Amino acid sequence: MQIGTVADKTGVSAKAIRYYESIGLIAAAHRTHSGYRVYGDHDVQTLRFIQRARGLGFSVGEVADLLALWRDSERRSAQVKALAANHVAEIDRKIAGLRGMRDTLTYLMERCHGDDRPECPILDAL
Amino acid sequence: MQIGTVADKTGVSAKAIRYYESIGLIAAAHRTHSGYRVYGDHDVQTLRFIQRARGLGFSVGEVADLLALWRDSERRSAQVKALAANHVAEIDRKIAGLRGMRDTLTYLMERCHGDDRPECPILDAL
DNA sequence: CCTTGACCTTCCAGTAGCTAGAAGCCTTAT
DNA sequence: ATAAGGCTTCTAGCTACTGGAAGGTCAAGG
Repeated sequence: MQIGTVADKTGVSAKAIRYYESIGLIAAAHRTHSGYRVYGDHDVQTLRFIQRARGLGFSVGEVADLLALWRDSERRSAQVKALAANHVAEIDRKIAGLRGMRDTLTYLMERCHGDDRPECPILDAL
Repeated sequence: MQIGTVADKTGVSAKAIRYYESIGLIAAAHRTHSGYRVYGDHDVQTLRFIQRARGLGFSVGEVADLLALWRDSERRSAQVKALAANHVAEIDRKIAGLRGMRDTLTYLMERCHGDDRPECPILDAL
């Protein structure tokens, strides 16, 4: 399989696949005599794993950790769970921050007439 | 006032102030004969405005728009409100995305024993 | 007068996670 | 033979700064 086929199958762009290879997240692919990267089903699995983990918001570094655990048959599920718990805590922090912004903004917007006049409590608050 | 004083008063770092100047978000400061930037109270107000707008999650580009409206006595409050509404919609999208991740992760975590055994539904799902 | 320390200056590099684009090679079909 | 569409590498760019290097400036103290 060439990189484009893998990209289609996994939803990971060819550019991103090369990028992941360049940073060592995935192993360097084998090459044809002309230098084209060649992939197998195993690589497709790995990239799907990466894709899903990224979709859950894990950083590339965390994905590397998850991949290592995924491959380690001696892993303790507690390790995985701890990683996930950290990530959930991080997400909660982000949500809390965004909600704070949202609340302030909606509060100010309710007080803004939103018409042709220049008076605006939103700007006043800033 | 020198840049360090302004940084202390506004909570915007000296680095960030120079950066804002370099991208044109704020006007170039006057200089002493030796090249030091000099600021007045007006600049402190502007930087506080920027700081608060950034704190509400507006991008630097949006802050530039807000600043222009702030200075425009002919503005219509509807413009400000529309800008804020767009931003709230953006925040809502982010929150929804994060909540989706959070829900999936907590669902999987509930099913993970989190002990010494390798079986892990989190990894299975990825 | 000289030094010390705390300022300030500019410029370069790096962060995360890629994407865009340029220049050029490879393969296959017509 | 050539055109289309893939692939290769490389550089640059995105956001919003921060860190650090190398060096100028200024006031106080010895």
